[in-house]
Amino acid sequence: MKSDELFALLRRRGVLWPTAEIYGGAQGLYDYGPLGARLKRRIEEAWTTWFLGLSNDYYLIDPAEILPEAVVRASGHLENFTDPEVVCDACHSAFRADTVLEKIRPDGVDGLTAAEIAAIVHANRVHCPHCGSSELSVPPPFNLMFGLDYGVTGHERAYLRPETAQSSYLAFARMWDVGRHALPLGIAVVGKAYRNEIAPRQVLFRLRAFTQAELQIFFDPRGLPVPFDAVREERLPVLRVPRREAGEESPEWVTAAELVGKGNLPEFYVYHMVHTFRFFRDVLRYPGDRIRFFEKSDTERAFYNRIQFDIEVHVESLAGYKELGAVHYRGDYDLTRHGQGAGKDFTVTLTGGTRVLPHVLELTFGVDRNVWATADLLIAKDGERTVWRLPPYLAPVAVGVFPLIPKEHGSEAVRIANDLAAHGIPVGYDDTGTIGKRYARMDEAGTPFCVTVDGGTVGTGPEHGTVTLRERDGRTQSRWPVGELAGRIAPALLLPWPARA
RNA sequence: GCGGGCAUAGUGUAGUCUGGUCAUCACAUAGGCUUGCCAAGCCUAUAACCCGGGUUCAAAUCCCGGUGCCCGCACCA
Repeated sequence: MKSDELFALLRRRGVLWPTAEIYGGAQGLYDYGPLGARLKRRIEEAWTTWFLGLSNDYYLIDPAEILPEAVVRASGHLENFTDPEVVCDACHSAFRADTVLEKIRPDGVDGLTAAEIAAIVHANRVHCPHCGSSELSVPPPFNLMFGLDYGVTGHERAYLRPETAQSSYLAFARMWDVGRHALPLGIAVVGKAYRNEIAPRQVLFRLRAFTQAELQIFFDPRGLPVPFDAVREERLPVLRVPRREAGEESPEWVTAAELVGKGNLPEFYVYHMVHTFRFFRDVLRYPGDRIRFFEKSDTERAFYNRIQFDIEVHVESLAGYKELGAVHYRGDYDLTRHGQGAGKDFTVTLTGGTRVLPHVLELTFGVDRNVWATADLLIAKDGERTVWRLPPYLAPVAVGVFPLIPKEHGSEAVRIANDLAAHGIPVGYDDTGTIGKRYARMDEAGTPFCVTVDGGTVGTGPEHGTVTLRERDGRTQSRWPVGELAGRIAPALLLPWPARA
């Protein structure tokens, strides 16, 4: 489906809609409705269950969304958040200042103010690379963070966090003590981050307020031990830099062992690529052939990353591969910076007395983008029928309960619905329209099971006390005693765990 | 941010060029009849010209501003 069509469907069904819609909306902000809120929460829970399931030493924390200025100064976000730009007043093209001035200032323009850069531009009579005009100007730096007047006087500066990762770095010292004074130590955060994006676009793909799920794994720089043998034969779809430079868009399927051997990547890194891939393919149930690991080159990589593969998924609605997560080897950049910023030393002493500054492997996941991706990848048109093939454990409503004839079977159906709900199963009750219409509504909402109460259920014949259980994907129907329903449905709602060696 | 395009019920649309009927059609939604396990049929109801200003006897239609969306460029630390 095209983006517009998919968004119309999601809006109509109450999955999501623009924030402040009645005032005309607000760029880059969306609200989740009943279906969307549940789906998003289930995706977050699936992520948490899977990635915390990788180790007993990985923990979820829930830190504040506001960061004092000292934090973002140390992290580099205050100065590095945006590269200074030069814009052409004649043709309105914009360029990175360091690119335009690379011959004049080969060392770049870091640390210069807009006025200083403008002075260099004019002193050297720099012309627009696009149209040749000399009318270049340098706008004041635009920081992508939302600044806050913090405290009563408003003189203290604070910022909405631009990424959740910083919260984990801030927590490291405390978590070292709370934990067992051992590495590896994983700190996960699922929460909102905020960026004042210049051009929010593509619905959930460029938001000004968005939800990230990130796991920071702190490990001994001499090595992060992983049970690599358990994954060495797993094939991953990988698009590395040389292949990209040859103009290829499609990934190659290579084994984990080859990525380590010929590919020259660390075992711990590839091991986490495998589990990330399995999460997308086996938990979210995205088709494996839509997924690729996209290696970032030296120039594309964020400055703090030593190795960076984005995990990208091909979505039809946006006609291309979109980044839905990433695996970042950040080295000791973050603890070093916060050590300097806070005037502390985050070196830790391991058993045996060795002192190390931990390195960080970051697994990051965009929750909102994956809400969209589940819709894009898992909604299928089947003739007139629209079916959202969500895995049962992600479905906002697990089971729809219908009376075949509301007047005759309604009270029994309500009783059954209440009973299932009491077992912790999310239930939707519907007694309007024809039975086919109710099935269709549930298909569209991703509900995997429907239970229909009919004359047999309430009658005295052999079908007394049994109902029809209809499954979304195969449209198969089977007859079940009411008392066995919860036991039949509940196992399908359990979130998958990663296989541990 | 820049350039181009677009904006009509819940959804998709007709009408806009060429101003003039208290705005078309379908689906969806709600109620009724009928049917009774996969969006059937009939009847009824609800429901819209993005916001603000201007031109005009008259604006969904023309003009200006704003907001939002789409595409391209730039950006995505």
